[in-house]
Amino acid sequence: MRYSNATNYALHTMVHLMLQPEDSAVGVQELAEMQHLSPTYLSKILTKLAKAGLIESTPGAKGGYKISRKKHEISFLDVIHATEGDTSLFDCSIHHEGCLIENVMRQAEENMKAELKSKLLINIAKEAEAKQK
Amino acid sequence: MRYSNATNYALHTMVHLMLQPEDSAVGVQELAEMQHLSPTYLSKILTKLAKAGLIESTPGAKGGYKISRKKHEISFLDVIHATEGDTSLFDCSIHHEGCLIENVMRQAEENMKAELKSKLLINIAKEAEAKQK
DNA sequence: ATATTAAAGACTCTTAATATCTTTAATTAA
DNA sequence: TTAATTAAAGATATTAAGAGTCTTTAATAT
Repeated sequence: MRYSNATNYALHTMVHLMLQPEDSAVGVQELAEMQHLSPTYLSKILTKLAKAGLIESTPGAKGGYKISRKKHEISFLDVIHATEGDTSLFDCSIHHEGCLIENVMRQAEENMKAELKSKLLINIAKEAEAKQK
Repeated sequence: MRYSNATNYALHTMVHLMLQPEDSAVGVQELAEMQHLSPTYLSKILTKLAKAGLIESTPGAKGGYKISRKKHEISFLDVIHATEGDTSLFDCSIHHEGCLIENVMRQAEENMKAELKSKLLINIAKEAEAKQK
């Protein structure tokens, strides 16, 4: 069981966009080159992020992607949710409800998600920026 | 991203084996019927559990599977590890080491695994037993 | 009107999970 | 020692999801 590559790319793209000057859009071309991906593939991922309201896209010349307004509220979980969907790590396919095993698994998952919700991307972006200098 | 069905079956099988009288082996036939699985398929899962030392198998007449000695030490994580392997939920395929994003993801995973390590199957088995009465 | 860029859809390729079947090896009981 | 029983192992088939490409369409700026 592993998070998809798409989630990895999405997280890195988000951090990159957070480090851009205010109101400057970045094209998929540039974002794709940075991560050695094909633009069409990354485009799929970016569209997911846009649909989740995490980034804004504008087509046409001088268009591209930029982070959505609420930059300081975006968590790891937000991004993961956008790329992975909101499926559970564990479903008991045997019992219809009240499975004791499922309860334990769900609780562990909840706690992990709570942690990932508390981790904001902006902090990683700042750390990355500081590291580079 | 989801844990495999095999993990679900493995957890339920383990709980079932824990509720058996001491030293009585259960054949794959019975275990498979209980979960509406084909014996050959469940057999694969059981072999993994056996290799991980969680259950013991004896071939031949009157053979079958029984829980290993250290019944009171077996955690959810032990079973998950047996069926899923010890892969990480997240690998940053871009950075070779010290990826800030990976660090956050790994920490969250560690915490979840710590929780699953603290949850013992024997307690679920006892709960299930009490529930039935 | 033209160039640019994102979105959407169809499609291919690869990989992992799921599952079955057959053969082999080990154990018990007659 | 033979027959019946049961797990292990290997080969193989099927399915589903992820990864990735290509083409067409729609929106925007100059």
